[in-house]
Amino acid sequence: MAAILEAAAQILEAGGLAAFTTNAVAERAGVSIGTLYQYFADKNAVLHTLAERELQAALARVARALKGEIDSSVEGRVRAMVRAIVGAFGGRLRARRAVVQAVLSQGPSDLLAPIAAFINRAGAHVGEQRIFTNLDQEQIFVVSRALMGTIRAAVLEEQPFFKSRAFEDELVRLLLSYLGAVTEAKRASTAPG
Amino acid sequence: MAAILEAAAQILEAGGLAAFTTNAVAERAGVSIGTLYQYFADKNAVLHTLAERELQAALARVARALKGEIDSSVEGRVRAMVRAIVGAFGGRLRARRAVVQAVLSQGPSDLLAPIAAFINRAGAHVGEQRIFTNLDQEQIFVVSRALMGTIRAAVLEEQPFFKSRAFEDELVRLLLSYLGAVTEAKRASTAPG
Amino acid sequence: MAAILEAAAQILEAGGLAAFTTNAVAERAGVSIGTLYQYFADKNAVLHTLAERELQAALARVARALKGEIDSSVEGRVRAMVRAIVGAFGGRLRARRAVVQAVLSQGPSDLLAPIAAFINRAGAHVGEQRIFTNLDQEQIFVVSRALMGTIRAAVLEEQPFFKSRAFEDELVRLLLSYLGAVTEAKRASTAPG
Amino acid sequence: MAAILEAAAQILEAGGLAAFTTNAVAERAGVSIGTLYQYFADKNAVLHTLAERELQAALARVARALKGEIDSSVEGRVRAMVRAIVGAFGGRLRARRAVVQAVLSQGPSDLLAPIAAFINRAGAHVGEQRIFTNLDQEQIFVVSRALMGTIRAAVLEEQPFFKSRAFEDELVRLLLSYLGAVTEAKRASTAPG
DNA sequence: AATGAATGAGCCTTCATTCAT
DNA sequence: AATGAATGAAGGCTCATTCAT
Repeated sequence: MAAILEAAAQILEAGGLAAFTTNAVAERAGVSIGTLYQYFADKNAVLHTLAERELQAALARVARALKGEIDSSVEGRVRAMVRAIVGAFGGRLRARRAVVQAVLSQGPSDLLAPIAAFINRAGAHVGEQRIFTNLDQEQIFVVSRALMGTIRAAVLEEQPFFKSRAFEDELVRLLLSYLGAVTEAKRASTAPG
Repeated sequence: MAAILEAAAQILEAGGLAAFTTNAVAERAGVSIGTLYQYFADKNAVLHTLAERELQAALARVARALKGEIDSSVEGRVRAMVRAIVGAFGGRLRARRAVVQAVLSQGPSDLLAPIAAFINRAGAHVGEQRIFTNLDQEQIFVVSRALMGTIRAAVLEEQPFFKSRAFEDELVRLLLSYLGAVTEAKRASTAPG
Repeated sequence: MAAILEAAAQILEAGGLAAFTTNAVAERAGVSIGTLYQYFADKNAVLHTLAERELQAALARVARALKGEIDSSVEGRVRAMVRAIVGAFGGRLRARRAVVQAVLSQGPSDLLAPIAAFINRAGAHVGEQRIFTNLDQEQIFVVSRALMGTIRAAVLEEQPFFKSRAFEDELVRLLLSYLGAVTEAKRASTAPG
Repeated sequence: MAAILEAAAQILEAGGLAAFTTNAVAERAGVSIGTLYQYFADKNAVLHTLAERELQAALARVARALKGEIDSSVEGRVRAMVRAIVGAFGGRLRARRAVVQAVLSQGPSDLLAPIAAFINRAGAHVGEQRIFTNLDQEQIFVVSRALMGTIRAAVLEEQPFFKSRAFEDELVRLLLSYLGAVTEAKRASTAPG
C-alpha cells in the first residue's frame, strides 16, 4: 500500500492529474493493477488516502516546528507557523496541487477540518496570552482561510516569490494586524469606560 | 456561442467538471457537436472562454458597486468591494468553482491578471488617500488572495455564515487592518526622523 | 472549377491525401464549400477530375516531346519517350502521388487505358520500322507497365536517382533489350529455316 | 494478435482501406476494441505489422520456390522466381493492395528493403555465374520494380492473362533480356581489348 | 449561382474496472 | 493474495454534405 501511494505521489508530481491513471500508478508501484484494486476500492480512494497522508504529514511538520520554536512572542510564534506551513509545501508541489485539486473537485469534504482544528488548537496555546482564543467562529475561519488561501494561491499560481522572505513578512503582517485589530475591537467593546 | 457558453455553465453547475463533456454541452445548448466545434477550437477553449466571461462579469459587478458607493471613506469603499465580491458568488457556485479549478489546473494562466490590475486600479482611486497605491507585488498578491481565498473557502465549505454581516465585517477588518499596517510600515521607513 | 482543381492540386502537394478535405480545397480556392458542391458531385469527383487532367497533361507533354525528337533511331525515340515521361513527373510530385493513390485505391479504373493506347500508338509510329507493332497483347502490357511501374515506384519511394542520367539509361536499356528479344524471338519462329 | 491481423486482412480484402477501422477489425476478430489496443499502439501499427507479415510470407514463398527448383540454369531460376511471385498474389488481392498502398502512402518506409536485399541475394547465388551480382543501385531498382510493377498492374487491372503461361514467358523474357544486356555492357566496358 | 452555418455519423483512443487463473 | 488480459462505455474530435438564405 505504501508503495502504491508513493507511486501515486510520484506520478502526480511528474505528470499531474492527467497522468494519474490506475494503470500508471500500479506499474510505477511495481504491482499489478489487480493488486491495486485489492487495496483501494477505486481510483478515488487512492487519491483520497494520499490526500489524508499528505495532510497529516504537513500538520505534523507544522506542529513540530511550533514546538521547537524558542521565540515565544506572538510574532515569533506566528512567524514560525507561517514558515512551517509554507515549508510544508516544499517538495512535490505538483503532487500536492493535484491532490488538493482532485479532492476539492469532489465537493466539500471534511479533509479541511483538521486544519481548522489545528489552527484553533495552536492558537489557543500560543504562550499564555491565548490570542487566538476568544476568536469567534467567523474570525477563526477568516484567519485560517486567509492564510491558507494565500499560500494555496501562491502554490497554484507558481509564484516565484513563494518562499521569499518578503512573502513571509507579508503573511505575518496579515495575521498580526488582523489579530491586533480583533483584539483592539474586543477590548473597546468590553471595556468602553 | 452564447447558448453554448450558457449550456456549459449549466452543465458545470449541475455536474461539475466530470459532467463537462463536449457532447453534453452541445446537447444542452441544443446544437450539434459539430456546431460547437465551429465556435470553439476544442473543449478547453469552451472552458477558457467561460472563465473569461465570468471573470469579466464579476469584475464589472464589483466596479459598478464601487462606483455607486456613496460612502467614499476607505472603509466604505472596501466594504462595498467586499460585499460586491461576496455577492458575485451568488449563483452557479459549482460552475464558477469548476471553471476556476479547470483553468488553474492548466498551469499559471494570465486569467488572474485582470483581478490584480483591478485591485490595483481600484485602490489607487479610493478617495484621494491612494491607500492601495504603492503596494508592492507581494502585497497586492496577499491582499487579493487572502480576500478571494477566504471567500472561496467559505463557498466551497458551504459555510452558513457566508452572506452574514458578521462575516463581511471580518473580511473588511482583515483588509483594513492589513492595509493600515502596510501604510504604517511604509511611513515609518520613509520618514524615520 | 479551374480554381478548385488548382487548389486541390496545391493542397495535395502540400499536405498529401490527409490534408485533402473538401473544406480545405474550397477555402484555398477562395470559394465557399457550397460552390464546390455545385461543380463536383462529391469529394471523389474532385480527385477523379484532377487525375484526368493531370494525365492528359502528362500525355500531351510526352507526345509533344516525341514529335519534336530529331534522332529518329529506335534508341533515340525510346530515350525521348522515357525522358518525357520521367519529366512529366516533374513538379507536384506529392499531388500526383496522392492522385494516383487515391484513384487506384478505388479499384481498377479506366484511367490507365489512355496510357496503354498511347504507347501502342506511339510504338506504331516509331519511324518506319514499326518495332512496337506486332507486339501481342501481353507484350504491350509488359513493356508499358514495366516502364510505368518502375517510374511510379521511383516517384512513390522518392528515389534520389529519379531524373538522373543513370536511371534513364537503365530504363532505356530495359525497353530496348526487351524489344530486341521479342523481335529476335519472332524472327526465329517466323523463319526457322 | 494473430486473430486481429487475420481480421484486418479480411476487412481489407472485403472493403479496402475505407472499411479498415479499428472497431471493425476488433469486432471481426471477436475481441473488444480495448484488446486490440493492448496489442497494437494504434491503427497504423496494425497495418504496418500486417504489411510486414505479408511481405515475409511472400518472400518466404519465393525463397522456398527457388530452393526447390531443380533447373538451376539462369532461366530456370528466373522463371521459378517469376512464377512464385505471381503465385504469391493468389488470394487476398485487395488486402495486399490496401496494405501496400497504406504503407507507401506514409512516405518511403524501409519495408521494401527486404525485397531489394532478397533479389540481390538471390541473384548472387544463381549458379556460379552470379549474374545479378555487380548490379548497381539503379539496376537493382529497375529489375525489381519493373517486375513487381508489371505484376502489380496486372493484378490491379485484373488482367485475364495474369496467370497464363504467355504472361509468365514475357516476364521471364523481360528479366533475362535486361540482365543479359547489363552483363554484356559490363563485359564490354571491362575488357575492351 | 453562391454562401456558409449547421449537421451528425462515426472515427480513434483511453482507462477504470473485472475476473478467471 | 496476486496477476494481467480483456472489457467496453464513453470521450474528443473530424469532415463530407445539406439547405435555407
